[in-house]
Amino acid sequence: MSGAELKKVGLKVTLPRLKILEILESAGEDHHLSAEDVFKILLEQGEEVGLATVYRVLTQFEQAGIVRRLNFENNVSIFELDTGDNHDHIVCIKTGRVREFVDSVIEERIQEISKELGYDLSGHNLVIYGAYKEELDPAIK
Amino acid sequence: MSGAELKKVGLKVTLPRLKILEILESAGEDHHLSAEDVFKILLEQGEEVGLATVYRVLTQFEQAGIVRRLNFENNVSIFELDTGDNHDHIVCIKTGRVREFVDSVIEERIQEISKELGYDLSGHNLVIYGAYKEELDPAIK
DNA sequence: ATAGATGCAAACTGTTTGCAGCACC
DNA sequence: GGTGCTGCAAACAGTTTGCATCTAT
Repeated sequence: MSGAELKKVGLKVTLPRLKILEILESAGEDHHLSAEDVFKILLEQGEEVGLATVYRVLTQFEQAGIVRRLNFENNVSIFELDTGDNHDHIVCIKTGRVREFVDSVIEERIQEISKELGYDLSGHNLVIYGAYKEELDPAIK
Repeated sequence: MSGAELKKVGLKVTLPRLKILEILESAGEDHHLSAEDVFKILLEQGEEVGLATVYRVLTQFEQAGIVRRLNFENNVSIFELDTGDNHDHIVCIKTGRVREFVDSVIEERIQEISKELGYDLSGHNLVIYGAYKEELDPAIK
């Protein structure tokens, strides 16, 4: 993902946008960032970017299909790069850590259900909540 | 659901609480109400109940297991009576109308997934988005 | 040169909280 | 008579917007 990606969707290539893209990329699978999180990271990096800009840029990215916006508990929006794999999320109720997974059975069933009920499927949002049993694989923590 | 239900969970039987219960009950399957919605209905009924009380009561109901709180898009909380059937929701992206459904395949798969990934399942949240094709059953509209 | 992007502050929305008064056992 | 409940207003968090300035093209 680079400046070219931005141009392609009609957005000027500016420093805030590049920085935010970079942050989202380096966050990786396990880090799901709120706008405030992104803002704080920018500050840590010494960038002079306003919080409003972060929101504006993330919203533009969302509309451009670069980013997915997730609504978790507590009415906070979480942003992640849209990798197109249409994954879902499972979050640990103790640590708040978010993990991704893809499940074709659920994917398929959702398509069937929307069809059965007479809807033209446009998307879905699935979050599973549970306590992570660390013993199973301490490496992931 | 009556005053007895309230006492059982340690809440005093008061007019605001009874009214709010009543509103949730009469709302039925298809009406998913935000705190603001409930508040407006109270006003229409001529009740002198504060919005803060609505939030407080709904939160208490949630903790008592009487009510489920759902986080839909737009970071708005939606409240519905907890019937215990653990259903999910499909919402029409044109009208915003919410419909419930229960699907055992998905239910089962969620249990398997959380187990596979090493989580102690505590709950989940699934919302499907789609455009409702009215022709199929205009009656439901 | 100009349309678009930014930073700042102010506005807004949904929700929570502090407090004084009221209601109930 | 004390514990719990209420209404009001103020506080709060997350997000959006208006505007003057700046910048990529």
